[in-house]
Amino acid sequence: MTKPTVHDIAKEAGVSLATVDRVLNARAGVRETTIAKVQAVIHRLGYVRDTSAANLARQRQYRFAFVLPEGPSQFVDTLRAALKEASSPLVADRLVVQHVTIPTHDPHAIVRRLQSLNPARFDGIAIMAPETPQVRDAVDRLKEAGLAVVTLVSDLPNSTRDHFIGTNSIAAGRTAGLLMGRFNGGSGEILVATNSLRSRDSVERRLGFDAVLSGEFPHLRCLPTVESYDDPNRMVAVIRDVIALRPDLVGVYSMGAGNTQIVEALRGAGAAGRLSVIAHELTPTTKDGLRSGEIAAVITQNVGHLARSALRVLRTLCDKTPIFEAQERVRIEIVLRENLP
Amino acid sequence: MTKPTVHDIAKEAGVSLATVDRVLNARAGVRETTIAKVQAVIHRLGYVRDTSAANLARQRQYRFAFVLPEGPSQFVDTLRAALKEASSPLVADRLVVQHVTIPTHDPHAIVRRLQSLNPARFDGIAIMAPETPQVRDAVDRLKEAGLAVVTLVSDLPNSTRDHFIGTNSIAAGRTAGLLMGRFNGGSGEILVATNSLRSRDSVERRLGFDAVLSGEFPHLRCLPTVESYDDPNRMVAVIRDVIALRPDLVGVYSMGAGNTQIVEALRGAGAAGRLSVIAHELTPTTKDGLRSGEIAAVITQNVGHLARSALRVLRTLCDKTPIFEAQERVRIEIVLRENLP
DNA sequence: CAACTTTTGAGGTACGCACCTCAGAAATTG
DNA sequence: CAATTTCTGAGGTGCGTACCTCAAAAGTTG
Repeated sequence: MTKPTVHDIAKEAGVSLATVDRVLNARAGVRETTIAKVQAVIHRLGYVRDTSAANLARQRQYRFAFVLPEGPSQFVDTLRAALKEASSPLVADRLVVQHVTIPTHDPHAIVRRLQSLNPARFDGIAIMAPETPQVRDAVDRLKEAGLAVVTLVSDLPNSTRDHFIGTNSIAAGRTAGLLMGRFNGGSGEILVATNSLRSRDSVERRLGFDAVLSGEFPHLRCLPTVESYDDPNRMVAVIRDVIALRPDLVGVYSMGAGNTQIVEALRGAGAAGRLSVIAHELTPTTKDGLRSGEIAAVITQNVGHLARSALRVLRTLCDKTPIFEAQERVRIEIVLRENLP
Repeated sequence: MTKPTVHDIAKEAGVSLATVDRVLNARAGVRETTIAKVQAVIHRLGYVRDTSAANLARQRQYRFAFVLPEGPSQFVDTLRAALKEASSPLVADRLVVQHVTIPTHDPHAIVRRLQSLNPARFDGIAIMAPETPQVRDAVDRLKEAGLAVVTLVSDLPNSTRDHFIGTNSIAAGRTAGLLMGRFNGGSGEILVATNSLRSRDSVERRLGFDAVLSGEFPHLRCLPTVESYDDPNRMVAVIRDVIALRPDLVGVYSMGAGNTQIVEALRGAGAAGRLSVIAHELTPTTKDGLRSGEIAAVITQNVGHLARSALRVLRTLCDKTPIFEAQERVRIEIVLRENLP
């Protein structure tokens, strides 16, 4: 009992190869009754299209654009590397990928960059961009132009994007909160820091973090969020001050970028290792922090998985085949010193 | 600039298609100098074989056997389901998979079962089996017969298997130890339980757990390992006794199967939620335990990843192409209530 | 029933590669 | 130098599918 082919179906249904082909590819010119007949046979024989043969015959090319913020960001760098790796011709066939960088904080420039992409030259696009109405509209326009669109890492919830590949920020914040609570049995204060509260991710993480902490660990008090506005010096200075002025400080939750500065400031204040530091995203800095004990835990997502998932989803969207949801769900991972990958 | 094909290479190297084919597939009958010339062109043009076209032409079939212990085990059940899902024709082409079950604790029966497999009917085998000299030898014989062999979940370190797909048990134990230490700031006693210390995994987990606890958290004292020998009643009884007799108990580390009984016993003793319970493997029981707060953390590995990785590695072993190590490394995951997948 | 439209069939070519044969060229040997 | 042996080229077929054309069959309409 070998795998059925289109020939088997044609023979079995008593029609020609051409008709089977028309049914399979939903082309016009087949009577309803014949379609039903052919599909019955397809179902009965358990025929599944050989996608590699189909792609070969069709000379299929998947032309994708990856739109990522420009540096410097260790996280984006690792993500970019993962995307490059996952789209290398050695592991993925028939892929033509273009990498596009966008300015981090200028919505209009982002929109211009997106508009400069010729939709006819792409089949799909994966985009990581801050949520603004302008960006959302630009994404919607790409979708209207017929591209498959997935958002990466941070979502654009009210856009028409097909899929979001990333983790739930509220749940990530809740996870950080639960860890912080479990790590600190006694009472004390928690410093929460980020580079910017303008990003939806930071706001949501804080939301989740606070919800768990106030609900389950009332003995821990959260200080107002400290923002660095991407200014390294400011971050170092603020943290130094907080440590000096707050003797009850037992933990630090770093929600955004700038972990290098936070670790540096803690080290400078002699507080490294004494406080429970929880940060996001596995990068060279946070890995070092875990190894040295200066960071207690890192909440992260597997960038390799993120990259491969984006590619798989874009491909299946182009193929209009069903998405294997279980495989695409990106997990919120907790990394300690002992389970560093 | 399109993707180079064998034709391009033939033209560029000034040889015929047949010669290119001989070089590519390492067939005999080509002079060394010609081989070098062709390979230089291959390298220069950046040719990569179109594996799907190649497989199509070759009528390649990957015939794999998955050898797993027979039930009842929630973990093996979820793994089996993941394997089925990952090898469904919808997601993986040219795969013919046979599932084989082996008795859990009878090495000779396992060996008989392995010997009954006709090596000529398979290209590769993934096996999860307890480590004994007999099993190791049987695996070596399959390897000698020309099969690709990977061990799954628990390794057979001194066998000739090609690859191990799973996590490092010592590191998993260390991770559990670190979590247990961080979760318990004050002093107290830790109960360590497993169904059997005869399995290498349990021994290694205990090793890692103890190393971290004694090294970094000397205020926590580990009690001797409690073994249930797969007897549910025994487990319930022992735990009940320990809880009654040990008022200083602050944590429970469950290294093996039998989490259902452990949770049940804790609940019966009114200790559920008061103790830090750390268990292994995400199953219906441990998920419920996390949700209810009766289990504080679960150390696990992503069975979906495990399954897909096993398939990928077996395939690349058959193709004799390089393995993409980064993708195949199975991570030790930490799951709390808030990051349940 | 003729004139028409819609369906269907037969057949071809192509995709990129594997694998085969056979004849002839080139290199090696005696 | 001839006789061998070793390489190489030309050509073919097949894998399962896509997509095309043209003619013939079936169905519909007035």
